[in-house]
Amino acid sequence: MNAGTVLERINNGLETLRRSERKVADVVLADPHGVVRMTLAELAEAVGVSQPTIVRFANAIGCDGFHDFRIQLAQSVALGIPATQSVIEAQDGTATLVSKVFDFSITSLDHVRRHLDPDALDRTVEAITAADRLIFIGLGASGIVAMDAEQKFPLLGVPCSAPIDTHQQFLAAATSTPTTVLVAISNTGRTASILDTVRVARDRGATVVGITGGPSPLAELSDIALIVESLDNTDVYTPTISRLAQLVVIDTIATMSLLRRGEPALGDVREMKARLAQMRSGAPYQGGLDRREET
Amino acid sequence: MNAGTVLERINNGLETLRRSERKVADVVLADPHGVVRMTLAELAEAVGVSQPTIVRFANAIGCDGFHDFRIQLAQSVALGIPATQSVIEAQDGTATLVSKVFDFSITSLDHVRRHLDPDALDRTVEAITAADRLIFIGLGASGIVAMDAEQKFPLLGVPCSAPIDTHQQFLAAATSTPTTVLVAISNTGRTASILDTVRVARDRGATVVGITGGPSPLAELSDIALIVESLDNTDVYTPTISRLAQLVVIDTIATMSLLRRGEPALGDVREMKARLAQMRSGAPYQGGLDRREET
DNA sequence: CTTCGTGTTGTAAGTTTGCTACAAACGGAG
DNA sequence: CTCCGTTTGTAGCAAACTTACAACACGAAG
Repeated sequence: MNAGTVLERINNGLETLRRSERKVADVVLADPHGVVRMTLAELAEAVGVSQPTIVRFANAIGCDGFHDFRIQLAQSVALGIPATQSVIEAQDGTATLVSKVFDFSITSLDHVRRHLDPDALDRTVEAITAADRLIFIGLGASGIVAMDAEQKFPLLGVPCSAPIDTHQQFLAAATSTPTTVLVAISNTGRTASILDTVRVARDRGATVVGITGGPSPLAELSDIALIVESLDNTDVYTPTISRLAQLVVIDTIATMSLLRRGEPALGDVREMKARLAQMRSGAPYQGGLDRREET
Repeated sequence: MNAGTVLERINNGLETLRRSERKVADVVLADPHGVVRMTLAELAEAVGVSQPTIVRFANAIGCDGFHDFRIQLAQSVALGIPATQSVIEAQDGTATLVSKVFDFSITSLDHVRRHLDPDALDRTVEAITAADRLIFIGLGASGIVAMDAEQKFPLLGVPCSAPIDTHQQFLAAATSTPTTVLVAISNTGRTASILDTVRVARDRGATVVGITGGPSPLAELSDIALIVESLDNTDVYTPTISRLAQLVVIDTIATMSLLRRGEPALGDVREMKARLAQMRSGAPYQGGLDRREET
């Protein structure tokens, strides 16, 4: 009950509310932005109930009085209305649509931020720090994430690949060793070819990190399971938001690994950044340093 | 002055504040999370000034009284502490580090959400709707974004490519026509080879959409400039956050374009999603439908 | 060095807001 | 139909926020 943002909690607890409290919930859900600016008396007036009912409502959904409720609601609203409560409609104007798509992304990241397991992260970083070879695999949107990782992790000074097609992925896994870390990315965690590849890597003794959206075969098969739970996007129009959170998780792992390596690695990064800036505008076909970093 | 979140505004306005008000600002910046839970009297006590000074401070930074200040601060804090005000340190624990990296990402997205030009988006969608060929180009991190777009836009039923290396990009631009839309992605907007490629496309009469981090040569050269301004990440440790916002902008454009196409295209999407789900766990090597969507 | 004036800060009173104890109304069970 | 538990509203109170005003500090000019 006390998990998630207020808006989520209101939704979850709808059934447990009394009749008048439910009327309050309806008004709040209908226009959260507006309610933030209301005073207790105004909200009572708008809903058509007495002031204490509002207070009781606030307590019922896990807030400590109206004050606390208002602040928590403001925070919810700042993140945006989550995808679970707002649907993209054909008649939405540009501004509305921008809000909705960004809101989905931001609330999704917020959700992951709250639910990510720090311990699993620690173990992942430890494994990566000990590794002498990194392989990232994924298909479709998750393949994009794997490629992103391939741009980041070479900075650690460890050979790093992100084979694109299923055969290449299988091949890489089949040549892995006990000092290899294979990071498998799959939101569903049920993609057959990914699971096959992971099994091979495990047979070879490699350490498998599974980045997935929830409990799944991939999570079971992995030595370390990183659950990156994005909110349901059942809607057809809703774009793929799972990769965003996955990307940020990759960012986090990369940053932690870099910090773990300490000063020498950081020096490399600084030098790389400087050289890249130079090359970018200067001589584009020079070879040598390529890839990586914002362009 | 009245732009951005409270925390940004406090930072910007530091110089214009009176001495005691500045003491307030220091306390707020030092522990925004804590201040959110404080009452006016408590904050006055903590800072060591009188209550009216707090109120004046709130007004000075563009809030309407202490009430409003507290709500706005709560919203700022909900999004996280922006990268401009918090630095990743070597001694950060895992939990802190996760917060920081996610905060950077979320505040960056929030910033873009506020500053994105809806009009430019509209024109982009219009151009894409009219196009019979789409080309996405980018290098490094922006190349990842281009590839992501390549996974999304085929749903519109328009031939779509995202050449990876500079030669292929140049070639694609050189064969473009007036009905081609070239989307060039570059955070700096100064990468030489991208600019060359864009010039060729323009010579050929193609419509050029430039996605870039601010005023830049690319923005100048583009028919439509989409400014996706990510907050400065001067820090070495700070991971690349520009691509996140770029990805969400691509999402937005894709969603808008799909809506614009209307029901037939949406039907295709639904069917595609269904078939993909089937294929994923079933027969991985079947060919036909491939790529795209969360895996 | 003094005096005056502007600008800054604190004191105190006033007003609004949110909280809580209690009473009335409602609804179901016996 | 009556009783009892639950739900809702009324009224008074305490706390919080705001504002008017007075005192103070600081700098400039004489």
